[in-house]
Amino acid sequence: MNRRAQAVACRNCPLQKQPRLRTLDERQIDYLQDFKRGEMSVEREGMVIEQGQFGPHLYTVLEGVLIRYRTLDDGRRQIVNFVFPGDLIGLQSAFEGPANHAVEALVEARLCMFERKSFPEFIGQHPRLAYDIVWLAAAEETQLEEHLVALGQRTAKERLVYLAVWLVDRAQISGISDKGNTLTLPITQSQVADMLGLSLVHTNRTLRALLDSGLVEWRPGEIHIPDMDAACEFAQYERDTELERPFI
Amino acid sequence: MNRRAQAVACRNCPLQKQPRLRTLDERQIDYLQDFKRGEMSVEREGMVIEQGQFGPHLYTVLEGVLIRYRTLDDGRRQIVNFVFPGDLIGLQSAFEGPANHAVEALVEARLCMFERKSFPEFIGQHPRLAYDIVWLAAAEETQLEEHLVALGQRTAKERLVYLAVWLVDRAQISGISDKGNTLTLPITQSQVADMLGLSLVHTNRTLRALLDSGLVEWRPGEIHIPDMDAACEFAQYERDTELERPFI
DNA sequence: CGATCAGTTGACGCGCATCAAGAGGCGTGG
DNA sequence: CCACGCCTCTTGATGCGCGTCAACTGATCG
Repeated sequence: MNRRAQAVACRNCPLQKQPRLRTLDERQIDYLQDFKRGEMSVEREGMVIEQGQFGPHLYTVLEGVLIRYRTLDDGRRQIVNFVFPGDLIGLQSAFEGPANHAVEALVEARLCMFERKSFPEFIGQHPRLAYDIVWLAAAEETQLEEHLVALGQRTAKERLVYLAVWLVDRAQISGISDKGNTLTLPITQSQVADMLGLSLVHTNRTLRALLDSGLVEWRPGEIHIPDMDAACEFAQYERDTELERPFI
Repeated sequence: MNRRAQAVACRNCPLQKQPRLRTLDERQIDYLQDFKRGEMSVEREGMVIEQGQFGPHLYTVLEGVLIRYRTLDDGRRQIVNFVFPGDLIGLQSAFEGPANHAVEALVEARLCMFERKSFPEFIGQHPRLAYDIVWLAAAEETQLEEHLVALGQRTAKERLVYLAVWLVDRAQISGISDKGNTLTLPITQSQVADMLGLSLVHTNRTLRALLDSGLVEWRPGEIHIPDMDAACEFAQYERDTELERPFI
């Protein structure tokens, strides 16, 4: 983890170019620029937030994909969500003391840093951005809700299809996957297991079964979904291909 | 569901009296009063929000307990969260079109109504309240995160203890349970099962085992936890007995 | 070139789902 | 006022989905 001298100016923020991410106007960009405290790079497997710590920053992901997870005392681990470009990290810990989860990079990532303590002021001074933050918080909640339904109600096979579809969908929204429904990302089967509440062995077997059935081709380092509609229906997942996300 | 003529004035809001709920100052109360559009009563098993609908309101619970759940096409149901006094309902659907979940009252409930379309203006005009809303959204997210850990990593017995402890804890925060660690609330075992991703039969058996072991006494209509610390440790649940929640 | 780690596959067993049926409470209508 | 239906809780029997233990492969790396 290191800080770079040369940070991208907000007006040149790569996220502004993504079609599914809502762009900001000049005034908002100026204000954000004031609020921004620099950038941070994290290498693969690097930690952005440690469980139980009390970090002074909020982050927006500029590039890369990360996981947010919680570890129990006895070593069991639950991956709570994946974090994509445009997502805000650290909202909860901004309010309720130390974070009860960790955030770790799956691939090298670049983050935009904000100061936690100027956060109330930030919300107060720019209503539209405050509104966007509430939007992001609500969206994150909706995602967790989906995961919850998957863990509570779905079988192993359904969960894996759900996760594959969801990952590809989110990747497309944040612009890191094309329309070919392929996502290149080094997720280990162990991580998949810890996300879906399955054992590693059963995850492996089920992935093989899915590969054989042709519904989802999840090979090491790459997810491909031959027929997106079929996969969505199987997992009872509803995509919204219209929706624009705000960010920062 | 019916609207009452006589709504409580915000300055007399019963929630203001709860020690664990953060009180508002005069100016904030005045502003809230402007934003408030009335009250609503729901009888037991009455619906506040229907899945797939596009309601024009946000609500704050004044009294009563509700469940928020999502039903799949094939009838499987996942209860996503319980809703207690002081909680805000409808944030997600305020942003992302129709709600993908339903909200139903467990007991007769009273709700404070706000208009969804004046929500952006509301956020813009009162920073402190905007801040509180972000706080509430973050808190809700933290709760879902806990549920996710329970569903993904815990055994049936652990899940049930977790849920019991969590319910009693939340009930105490919102002032509807005393320090005796008893919560009187008509939750069916079927609802418990749908919350925890267990079958009804197994839920029943596990509850009986817990009753026999003395860890949690969950009888129909009432939850009692003889030794809160022991139960928390078993479920690896960390209470925060200090934290004040904001509301509205 | 041993060590470590992700992926893979087999064997076995337990936790939990499913099917089934009965008991008790409560409201409703004949 | 009792009979009936419905709902919740309960308990038994059976079996499958998935966890666990264990071993082997191939890749990467110091």
